[in-house]
Amino acid sequence: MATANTPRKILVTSALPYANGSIHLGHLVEYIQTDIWVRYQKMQGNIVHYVCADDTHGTPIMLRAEKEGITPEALIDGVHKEHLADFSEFLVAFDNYHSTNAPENKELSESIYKKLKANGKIATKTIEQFYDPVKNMFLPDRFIKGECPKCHAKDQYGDSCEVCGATYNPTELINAYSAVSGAAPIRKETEHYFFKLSECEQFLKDWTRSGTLQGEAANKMGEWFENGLNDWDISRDAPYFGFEIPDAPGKYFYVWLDAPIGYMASFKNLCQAKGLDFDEYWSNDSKTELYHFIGKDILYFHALFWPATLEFSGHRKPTQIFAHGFLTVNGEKMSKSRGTFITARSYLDHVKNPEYLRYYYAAKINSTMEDIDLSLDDFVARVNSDLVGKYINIASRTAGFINKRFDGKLAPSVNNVVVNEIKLSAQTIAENYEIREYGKALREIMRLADAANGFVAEKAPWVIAKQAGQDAVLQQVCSDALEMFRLLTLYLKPVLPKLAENIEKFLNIASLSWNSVDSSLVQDHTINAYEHLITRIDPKLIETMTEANKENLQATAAPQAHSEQHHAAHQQNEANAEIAEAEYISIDDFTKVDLRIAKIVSAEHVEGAEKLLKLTLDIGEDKPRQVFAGIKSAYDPATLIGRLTVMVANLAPRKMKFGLSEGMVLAASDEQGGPFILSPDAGATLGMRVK
RNA sequence: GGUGAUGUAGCUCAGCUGGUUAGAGCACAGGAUUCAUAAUCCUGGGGUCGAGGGUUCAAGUCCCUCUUUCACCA
Repeated sequence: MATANTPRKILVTSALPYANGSIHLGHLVEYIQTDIWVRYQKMQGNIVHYVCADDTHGTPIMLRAEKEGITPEALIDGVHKEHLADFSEFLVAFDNYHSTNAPENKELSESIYKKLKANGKIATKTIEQFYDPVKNMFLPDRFIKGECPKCHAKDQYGDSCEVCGATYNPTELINAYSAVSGAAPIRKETEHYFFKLSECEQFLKDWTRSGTLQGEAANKMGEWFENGLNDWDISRDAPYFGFEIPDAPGKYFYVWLDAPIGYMASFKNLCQAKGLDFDEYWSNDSKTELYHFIGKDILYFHALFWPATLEFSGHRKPTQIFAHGFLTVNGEKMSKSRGTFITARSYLDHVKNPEYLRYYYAAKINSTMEDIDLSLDDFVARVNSDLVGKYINIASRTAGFINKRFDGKLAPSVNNVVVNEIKLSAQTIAENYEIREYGKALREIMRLADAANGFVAEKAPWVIAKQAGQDAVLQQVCSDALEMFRLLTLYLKPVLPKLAENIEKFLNIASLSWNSVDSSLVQDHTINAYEHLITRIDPKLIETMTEANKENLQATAAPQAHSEQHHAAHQQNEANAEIAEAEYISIDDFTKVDLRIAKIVSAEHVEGAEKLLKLTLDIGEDKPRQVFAGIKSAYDPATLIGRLTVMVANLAPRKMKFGLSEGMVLAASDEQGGPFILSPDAGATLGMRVK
């Protein structure tokens, strides 16, 4: 723990989001995780700079701008504004949010490259690559498509097959074509620049095993050393949106070279604004601390290329890399068809309060690379129960007495067993924040909130309030409870900064920092009137949000070209899942549908309905089902009675204008004609399962 | 295909170096209470710890095989 007299100097980064898409709930895991840590460190009195930037270079940005008929600069400008607005509304408090397409980054990238070159770490090599003869550009693997050489699935990407999972070289694809122009790519030689990573092996072996990585991350890195490190291709040919390599016309830095340098550039930009000393944080002998929060998908960029780049260009290396897992929603990958691919903006539009999500994520976040699950039902239950029912309730149930009976004035001093217990946990909670075990910290805080509520229940101030001459006791009990509430607010402040601010106003106290644990609500202190500080989440909001995020897959049949770079990996992988999902369902998905042979017991017209017939269907249950079917145009009710057909028996009953519909009858139709209802072959009897 | 992770009550998760009847919150059931945003307090039911082998006096915890889910493969 930091001691009060020597504040630590810490530079913190989150991974740079790619300027090719919107921020979604998956991204936010990382920014919220980092922001909590930064806020905690600042509360401890440490000097912390939290910087980030948009990652703006590469082929996907170039092509998208072209498609939209604007310059890449205009594209990334718009995205920058959007990203920054999303982050600020989620209370992610960057000290600087910059761009990789900035003068500081150009200058730093060039100078680092020159130092690497001077240190003999740059080589050139002629390689053969696929080239789009129509578009006149070299194609990254992800922009070449064709038939999988193993399973012969069509339209697979140049590096791996989404259907059978095989990985291969783009040269192995059958009938390859360019995803950009559709033309058959030709092979063409080109000179590329390489960073001689192979010469950095010993340095990296030591570095990755020196406590800079989580255990499982270090294990993962181990596999790279088993086969020996290859040199890293750091150049791309024009046309490319990025920085041109000095003395190499037509050659550009690969986006992954200048992206992490973007951390430095953003900080340099901050230094200029605030008069900070850049070298104090980045020189080889820096005494400051540097931490990168990243997703597990981009571990090797940060644990291999990046430290090697820093080492051989004469800079300090990261103190530690903190990799986290991915987000699943309701236990599965985020999905557009299920409406769980939720953007930051959509959450803000529907649920509004960002602190609910911050709290829920914090309750799940730990120091490992395990994935975390956003279970939407659990989200509602947990936030309502923990934040409203337990925590806020402490103030809500005691402040009234203080305001009404004592004009807001608290007891002269505060001291009891539970307050002391809560104070004693400060160290444990701080340690858990420090090591990014937020879930553990919050569990402890909620345990203390339970203790506070137990204290109030035991003292029963509502009973004391009715006893004559017990005013001082009543005042004491409620003051004690509010002191507990103050301490819990302090502990929760890194997670819930806005709520904490409102509570500071309510309690009429100065901004809480970690050493506020040692003080307490003092003599003759007067609080303000209590107003509701937070409202419960209405589960309907969640439903509306997922409905609003559901996308019709047919409407988006043409998937976007995949990114060659991995900042956008979250989106990439979700998009992949989407493709597979559109083409196949699992047998489990199918068996969820309970199809039954049904006998049409009666059929009649529905007064006032243009398309509907009211059917009564017998599937062998006690009572026949009432179903409204849109088949009036094709069938005379009289001819239907007595027929067997197929119905979906476990469709959720739906209230319609004309009554309750308890199932669905299957029928075929298209523009040519229909609907045509189905009939089973002779032998099928009512109630039989169709499978 | 290879590699690293992962699978514990209905749900979300704790379980450190193997050691008494496997824990918490939510949900559920019963009781108490009414200060509080139907919040709170007490009590209770509920798990063959992914599957199968093995090591050990003793395994959720170690080893092997299989399997689920996630990620990475320059």
